[in-house]
Amino acid sequence: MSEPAPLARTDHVEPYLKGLNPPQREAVLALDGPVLVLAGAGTGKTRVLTTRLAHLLITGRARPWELLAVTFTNKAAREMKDRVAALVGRPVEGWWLGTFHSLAARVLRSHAELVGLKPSFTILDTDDQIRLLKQLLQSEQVDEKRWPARALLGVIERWKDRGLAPDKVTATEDVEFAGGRALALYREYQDRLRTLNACDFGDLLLHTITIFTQNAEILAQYQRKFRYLLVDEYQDTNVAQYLWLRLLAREHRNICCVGDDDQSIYGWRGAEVGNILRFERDFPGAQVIRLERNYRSTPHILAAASGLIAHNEGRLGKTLWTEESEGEKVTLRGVWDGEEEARLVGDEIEALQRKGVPLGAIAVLVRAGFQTREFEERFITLGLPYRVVGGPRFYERQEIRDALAYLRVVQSPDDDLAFERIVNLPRRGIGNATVRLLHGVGRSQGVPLTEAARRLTQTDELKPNVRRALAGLIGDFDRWRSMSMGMRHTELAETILDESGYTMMWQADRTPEAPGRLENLKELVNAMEEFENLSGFLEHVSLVMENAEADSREMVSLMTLHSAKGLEFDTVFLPGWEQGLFPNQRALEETGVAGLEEERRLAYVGLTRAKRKVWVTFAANRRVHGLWQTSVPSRFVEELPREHIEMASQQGVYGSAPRGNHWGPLWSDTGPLARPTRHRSERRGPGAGLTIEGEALRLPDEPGARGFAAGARVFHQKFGYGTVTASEGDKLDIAFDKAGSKKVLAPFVIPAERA
DNA sequence: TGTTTTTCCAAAGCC
DNA sequence: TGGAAAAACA
Repeated sequence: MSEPAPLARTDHVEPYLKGLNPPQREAVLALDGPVLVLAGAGTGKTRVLTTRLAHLLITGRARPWELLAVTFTNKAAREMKDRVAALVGRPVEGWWLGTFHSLAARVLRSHAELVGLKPSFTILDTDDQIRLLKQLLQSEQVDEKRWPARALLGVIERWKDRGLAPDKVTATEDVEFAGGRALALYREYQDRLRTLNACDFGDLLLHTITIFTQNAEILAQYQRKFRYLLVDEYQDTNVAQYLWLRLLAREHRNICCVGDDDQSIYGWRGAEVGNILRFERDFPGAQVIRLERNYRSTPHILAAASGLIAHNEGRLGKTLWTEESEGEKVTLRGVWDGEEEARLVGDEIEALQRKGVPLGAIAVLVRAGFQTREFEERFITLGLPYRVVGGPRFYERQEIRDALAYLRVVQSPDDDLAFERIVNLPRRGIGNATVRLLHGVGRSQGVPLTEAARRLTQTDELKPNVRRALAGLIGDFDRWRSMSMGMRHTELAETILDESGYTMMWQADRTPEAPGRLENLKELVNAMEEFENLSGFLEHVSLVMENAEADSREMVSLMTLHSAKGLEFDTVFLPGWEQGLFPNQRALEETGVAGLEEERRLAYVGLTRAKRKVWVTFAANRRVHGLWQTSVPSRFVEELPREHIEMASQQGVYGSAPRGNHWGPLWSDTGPLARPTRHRSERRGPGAGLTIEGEALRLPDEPGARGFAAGARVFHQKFGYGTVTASEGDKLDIAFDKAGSKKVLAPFVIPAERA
């Protein structure tokens, strides 16, 4: 063997196919006709997707512009882009890879006039939508108390999710709202959007579908173009997305959808599990390839997850397996209340930390956002670094949206929603009454608000002060607009923020958030650097609302189960497995069995995030909306197969040790549970006054802490330990070890030695 | 218009 | 309980 001929092509498997297992390879190579890849959790889905794309390009089966690859998030799109580039050896140019919405926006920009929009249309976000709907409800005299704008938005979005333009909504799809006026309001909303030359996210898809169905030649052009379609997370598609794909795939029929019906957790926002369940019927002759070999978790974790999800009826069915050797069982633990749960999790994390496990490999996954609070408090106390994933995103922050509104008005003077947002921000004395007047003039003369304002300032209708303020603002906008020609857009932004007084407004603000907001404004200008011009930047903002990921290596991750999808961690804590909380009461009430199954899939997603160890906990008592209630372990607890579970309930919490598969007398499984018993808080929680076996009760109320002198060490529930630097009466200035300096009232701290 | 008080409400959150 | 929004007040 003098020449192993590493470069020989013949009978040689392409290097990028080498590490794939047989079904994975099959999924990469099945290029012709419809293919459904059922990819279980941790089975190498992304690898298959990216390899398939690379394969198409490397073999020359497709040229980049013949590829359409759709994801749900920008993050997924970016990851796919990077990984394919790595496989191909260079960045790929000219293909259509992106989110449903960004791709649809691209189509819509080219043909906007066919649905009555100008190509420069703006894309509204939720804030704008709500503002618009509120105006609508007001002018239609609908009682906003009984019929909030938010609810109407929900109705409209569900219609759009199902691909229903106003003229397609039939009586059976109508919804009880404001005495049967939902559809009329929907129509009116669409009219106003058109007047504003705007559309919402749902419209991006809906309008393109309209364009495709009404213009055969345009559709045909795209159909011919896209020879290969690839769809990620197919189980999350809604009807509109499905229709959109089906239209585009009709010519070549080379559509490959990847997904996992067991991880469909977005039904509440219009996702249709039915799409994936129906795939073989929708695309006759489809191949179905199952990826079942799991590379992530230990057998116990997989078995626990599989046993749980087996309780669902509506699923295609997969059996995950692994070659991993035995690991630890899933630990199940019942505790007295939420506080103890947080303490337990905190202690276990510290134990892991001592063993050298990096904090970034640990996550606490909760059902609902508010549940993070208790853990945050505990982690602060312990000085445990953590991050909450999925907080308000950068472009959703108030100050950013305000700044963007200024830019939007400069860019397009007829952006009424943006103008309204900042017309009195900072305060200029242009109040509600004036804005209403502007609307009146605008409506009656058929002009946008800025023009209405201009005309109004030329009359005597306004009080001199208001008139001056409004004229000043209009003049400012005119000036900024003319400057925008000869100036870099970043510089323009700085000028606007400065001259409008917006920056000064936050500089004058003494609240603790103000400095952060000023920072964010600077960051916004930085972010603009990357773009050619203002309109390019604004388009990016409306489609890519996301947060810069903070470096997570040294922090515990705290997030909802929803935001954990697609991630993995060594150790996962799943707290709050109680009836009503998880499965969530409202999910059960609103959608019954379907809701329960979706909750169960959520539990499944949670379990399968873990590589090595899962802790499931539930509390016997929990404070919900300020009231203590006793709670019952989640039915999912009982659905975990016993042989893969290690029960470590505390004595006394649920009577004696569990007998059979029950955790004591509180257990009940009569479907959606009756509301848990509520009892008024007795200051200190449910245990006050009782002695609970094995559980040391908290100290009775601290006596009002009088006289903390400077230098005293104190402890605060939220901020942890600190040293008093000054005191005046019961107002203390405290330098906290972790949380910085704060002003705190004495009753909120206790001497450190008693904590 | 700006500030204080009252009231209301409570799931998940992609683009 | 606690935060946001609306209503009442100055």
